[in-house]
Amino acid sequence: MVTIHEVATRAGVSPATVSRFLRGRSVRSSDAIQAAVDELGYWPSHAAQSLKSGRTDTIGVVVPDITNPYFAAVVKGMESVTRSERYRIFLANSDESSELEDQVLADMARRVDGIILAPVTEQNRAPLNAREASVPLVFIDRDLVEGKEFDAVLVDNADGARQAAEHLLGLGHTRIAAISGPQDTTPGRRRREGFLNALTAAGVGIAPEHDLIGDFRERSGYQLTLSLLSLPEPPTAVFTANNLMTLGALKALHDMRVDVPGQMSLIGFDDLDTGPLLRPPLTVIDRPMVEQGVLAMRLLLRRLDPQYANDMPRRVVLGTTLVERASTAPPGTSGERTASPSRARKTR
Amino acid sequence: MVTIHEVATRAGVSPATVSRFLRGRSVRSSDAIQAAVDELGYWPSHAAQSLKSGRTDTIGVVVPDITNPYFAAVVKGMESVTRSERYRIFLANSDESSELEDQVLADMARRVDGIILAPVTEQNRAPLNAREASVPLVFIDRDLVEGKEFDAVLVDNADGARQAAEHLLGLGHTRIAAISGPQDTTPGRRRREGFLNALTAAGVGIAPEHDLIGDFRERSGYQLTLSLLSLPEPPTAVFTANNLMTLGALKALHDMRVDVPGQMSLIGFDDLDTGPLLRPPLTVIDRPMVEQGVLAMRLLLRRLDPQYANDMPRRVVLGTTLVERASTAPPGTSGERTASPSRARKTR
DNA sequence: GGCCGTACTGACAACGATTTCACTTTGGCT
DNA sequence: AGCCAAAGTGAAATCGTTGTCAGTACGGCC
Repeated sequence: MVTIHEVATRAGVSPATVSRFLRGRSVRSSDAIQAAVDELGYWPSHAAQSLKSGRTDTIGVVVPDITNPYFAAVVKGMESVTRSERYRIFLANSDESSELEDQVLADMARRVDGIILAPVTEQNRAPLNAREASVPLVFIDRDLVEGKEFDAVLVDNADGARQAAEHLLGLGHTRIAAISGPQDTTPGRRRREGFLNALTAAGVGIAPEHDLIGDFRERSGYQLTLSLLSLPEPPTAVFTANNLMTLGALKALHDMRVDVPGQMSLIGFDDLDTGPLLRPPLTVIDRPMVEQGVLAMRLLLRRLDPQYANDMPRRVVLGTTLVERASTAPPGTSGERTASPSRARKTR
Repeated sequence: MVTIHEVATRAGVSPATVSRFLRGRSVRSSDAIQAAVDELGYWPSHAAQSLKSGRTDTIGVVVPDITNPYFAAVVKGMESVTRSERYRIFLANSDESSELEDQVLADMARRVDGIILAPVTEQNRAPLNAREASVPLVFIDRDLVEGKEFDAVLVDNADGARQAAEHLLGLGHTRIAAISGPQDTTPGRRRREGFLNALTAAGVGIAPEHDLIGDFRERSGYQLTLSLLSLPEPPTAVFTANNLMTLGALKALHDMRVDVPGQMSLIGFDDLDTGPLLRPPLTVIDRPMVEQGVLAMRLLLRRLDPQYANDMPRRVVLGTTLVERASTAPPGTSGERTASPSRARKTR
C-alpha cells in the first residue's frame, strides 16, 4: 500500500504538505505532488483518515428487506441526495429480525456518521442505547414508541387505510376483511386502526374472523387469504396492509380460482411496479416512496451540519393517494376479469 | 467516545490486557474488564482497528441497480453467506453509469477487504487499475473482456437465449423480433448472439427491423415494442433480453390493446416475483439468482483466506430454465387472454 | 536594499487499537 | 522449599493521516 509519506518523499516535500494539497489548500509544489500521486497511484487510507478526523463520510441505512420494492425505491431517493454530496451510503438488511437489527446497528454506529433506520418493530429499544445515541438517527416508515426525540419521515398510515375502507364502503361492501401487519409496528397498527375505525364510523364494523394479523410477508398474505376463503361466509372484499401481502393474497385468489373483483375485491397498501400489469390491475393506496427517501436523507444531512445539529427533532408526515384500478368493484359483480387500461386513474 | 484506555484504567489493567481479553485470550482479571466494558458501554473504534490490522471485515458489493429484483435476489444470496461469517456487506449502486461505477469502486477499494462487482459494461477498465488490483474482485453476471484473471459467476446467456428461440420456433413462429441489451455488456451481446444463432440455425432468421437494441431499462422495452407494432408487418413473437424490458414490452402491448399471446407472443429473460400474476402470466427464461449470490460470496471469501489466495481464478457458469406460462402460443391463436394457473409449469 | 505582513513549510504529536518484547507471576513438580 | 515451564502482564512502537506550532521564504512597499 502506498502511503502519503512515499508521495511526500517522491515530491520532495513533507507529508504535511501533501496532506494540505490534497485537502485543497494552496501549495508551492502542487505540480510535483500531483505527479507523484498519479505515478504512485496513491489513495489515502480511509481508516487512517477517519481515525484522525472522526468522520467517515458515510451514512448507514438499515431496512428490513431490500428486496421489497418499497424500500428499494426509498433507498433510490436517498442516493439521489447523496450523489451530489460527499457522503456514501452503507446499506444493510435487518431481514425483519430484531436481533439482526441490533447487531447491524451496533456495528454501524462504529463506522458511519449517521443512520437512517426503518425499524423492524417499535419495541426495540436498542437504538436508544447510549452507544447509538452519539450517532444521529433518522427514522423512516416506522418509529419507536419513545422515539419522539428523533427525526422521522412517516406516512399517514391511518388516513391511507381510511381511504381504502371508504373506497370499499363506497362500492357497497359490508362483509369486509383486513389482513393487517404486526401490531407492534407503527404501520401495522396504524393501518389496522385507520381501517377498522372507518368501518366502525360507517356502522359496518368487522367480524372477528375477518380481522387478521399477518407479518408483512407474501407467505402470510397467501395463507390468511386461504383461511378467509375457507370461512362459511367469506368476505366480499379484503384489504391487505402492504405490497407483499397483497401479492400473496392475489396468488391465493388465483390458486383458488376466485374471480377478482367479481367474487372478491382486493385493495392493497403500497403500489408495485407491476401493479397495472397484474391480473387484474390492482387498486392500491400509494405513497411517495422516492420522496420519503429524499426527505429522510435531507433531514439527516442537516443534522450532521453543526449549525443545525441541536435543532428540535422534526417529524415529517406524508399523505397517501388512492390509485383506482380494476381489483375492486361492487360486491357480486359478474366476472369481468380484465379492465381496459383507460379505467385506471389516480385520484387525490 | 470511550476508548480502550478508559476501560483499562477502570478495570485496573493495561490497554494491552483489555485488547487481549476482547480478542478472546485468557486473562486474569476478565470479570473486572467485562464489568468495565459493560458499565462504560465500550465499543472498539472500527477505524483504529482497521488501521492497525489492515482488515475491515467488510465486503463491497456494487450492482447497477438494486431496484432490479434480479440484483436484489442476488444480494440476498450473498447475505445468507455472510450472516454466519464475521463479514458485513457494503452495498452500493452504480446506477448503470460507468463513471459512477468508477468512483464507487475507487472509494470502496479503500475501505473493504474484497469486492463483488456486476459491471455496467465490459469496456470499463477501471477494475483493472493498480489500486483496485490489490483488493480481490469477483465478477457477477457480467465480466470484462480482459477479465480472465478474475473469479466470476456467470450464467449461460447464449444457451438461455437459445432456449427462448427454440421455444418460439417450436410454436411455429417465423416472424420473430428480439429486443436485446447493450452490445458492450456480456449479457446484452451473448443473449442476442444465442437468440439470432438459433433462428439462423433453424433457417428462419430475423428481419433487420426486428433486431432491436435496448438498454435493459423498462422505458426502452416500452418504446421499442411500440416501434415494432408500428411496422407494416409486425412480428408475431418478441423476445426481451431482461426482466425490466419485458415489463416495458408488456406495458406497451397493454396500452396498444394487443392481445398476448393471441396477436403477439412474449418471452423474457429473467423471471419476476410477479411473473405468474401478470396478464398474461409470463413465459420466461429463469436463472438461479439467489444461488448466484451465494456462489459469488463463497468464491470471494475463499480468496480472502490466505490459504487459497493465490489459487487459479475460477469461472462458474450456471444454467437456465425455461418457465412456460401463458404469454406464448402458436401464431394467430385466438384471444384467450388468461390461462388457468395449472397450465404454468417448469421444464428442465 | 531593508522592512513587514502574508503565504507556505516541516517536525511532531496526536487519533485508538494491536502486537512485540521483555518481564513477572503462577502453579505443578521433585 | 525450591525450581521450572507456562501463562499472563505492561511499556512502547506502530498503522497512515491530520492539525498545531514555530518557523522560513516570498512579495510589496517605502
